[in-house]
Amino acid sequence: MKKVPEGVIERLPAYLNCLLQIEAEGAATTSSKRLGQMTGINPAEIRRDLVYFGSFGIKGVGYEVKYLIKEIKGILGSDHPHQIAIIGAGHLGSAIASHNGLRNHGFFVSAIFDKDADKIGVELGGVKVTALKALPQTMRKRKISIAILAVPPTAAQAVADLLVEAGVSVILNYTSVMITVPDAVQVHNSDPVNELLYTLHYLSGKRPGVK
Amino acid sequence: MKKVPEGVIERLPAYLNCLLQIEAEGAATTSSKRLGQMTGINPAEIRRDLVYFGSFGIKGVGYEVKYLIKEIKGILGSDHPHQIAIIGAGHLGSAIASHNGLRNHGFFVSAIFDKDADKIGVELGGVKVTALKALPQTMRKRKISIAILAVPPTAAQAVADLLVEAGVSVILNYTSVMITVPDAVQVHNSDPVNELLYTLHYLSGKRPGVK
DNA sequence: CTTTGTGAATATTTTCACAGCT
DNA sequence: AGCTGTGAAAATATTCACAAAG
Repeated sequence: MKKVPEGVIERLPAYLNCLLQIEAEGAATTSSKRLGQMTGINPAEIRRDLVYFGSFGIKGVGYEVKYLIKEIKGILGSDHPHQIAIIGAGHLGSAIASHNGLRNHGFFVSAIFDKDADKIGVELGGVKVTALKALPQTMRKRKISIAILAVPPTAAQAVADLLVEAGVSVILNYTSVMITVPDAVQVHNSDPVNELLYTLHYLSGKRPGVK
Repeated sequence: MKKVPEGVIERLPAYLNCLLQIEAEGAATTSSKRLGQMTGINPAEIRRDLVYFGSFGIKGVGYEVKYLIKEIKGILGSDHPHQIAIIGAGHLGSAIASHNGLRNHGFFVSAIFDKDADKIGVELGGVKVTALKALPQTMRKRKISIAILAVPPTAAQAVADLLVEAGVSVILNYTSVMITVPDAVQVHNSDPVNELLYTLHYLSGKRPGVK
């Protein structure tokens, strides 16, 4: 099988979301054209993206919605549950912990950590906040490989080091600082300020890629 | 000037973050090599990215940190303040509203809207929550062109329509649903679940792009 | 000796356009 | 008629490699 471009993986969650919406609307099949309208992505590109993983469509008809949902979930790995840990029980951490969409997609908040003694023991969305120093043992014991980092900027690197020690594979970094980790650990930066900075460019001047 | 690729704009906030950290460490100059180590991006690509906007470096020396920060802020448009609105005063909305990093980068939460009568009038980070139906007039009056959408999925499209009516330019969509807006409105999807789905792929099998 | 800025080469991604299936 | 899957073309993006500058 040919190497799957990074961009394809980034687009799959978008397709999945569209399909879930189309499913909720009650349609049994859909087309790359429809998905293209919803996502703003060229239909040919959508077809090619999917073909990296198999021929899921029916010529002349389109894609069977439920089937394609199942396939994309399988490709992404969201067809089975995942335990995640949230580090930082502040505003952002608790907001994410109580996010309903997580469970719908098979993500279970299995541990929440915080340094602050006042927060330890408090329940957030049914999960007790644990002391930060217990992080490596707890995460190893529960085999958690995904961490959401939502601590203050000053603590970010130190906690990232703890996460590496805990053998984490993926860090969703919601802090504004760039953390340094070994190559084997995948970091994805999701700080809201960064996302705003990026969109700012569209305010002045014209957008690239608009027809 | 040549057309600036989309990817360049996505990387600039990362460079800015690195530079701010380097500045905090007290260094006066830095190099594309250093930035490359911090971001995982090829130094030649960093240099080329920057050259889209001007020659900011000194051959044999590198980049003057403070100067490059100023230039990148100028390119992104974060050298002057921006008013933003947050729609949805739930967990996520309030977390973002109280995010300190916003002000540091010149983003001011100028309005917070919610449908829930219990929340209207409550203060969040110094800003009073306003009724959703007042959104179009309020946003037009205050000339807010950036909106952060943090409402329940079922309300997302209706609120997006309101935002379009209010003449918004950029929507940072923190809901899980794909919203439909006119081409002139830039939507950036930032739902945590989507970001998790995307990173999932790195758990199984090997990452693309790793040397 | 270090590091930028860049022409040229390479690699990747996207889009077109159509054969083939329903 | 409508839509997928795909070869080929076009467009973009990335990386190499080195002249020029400090």
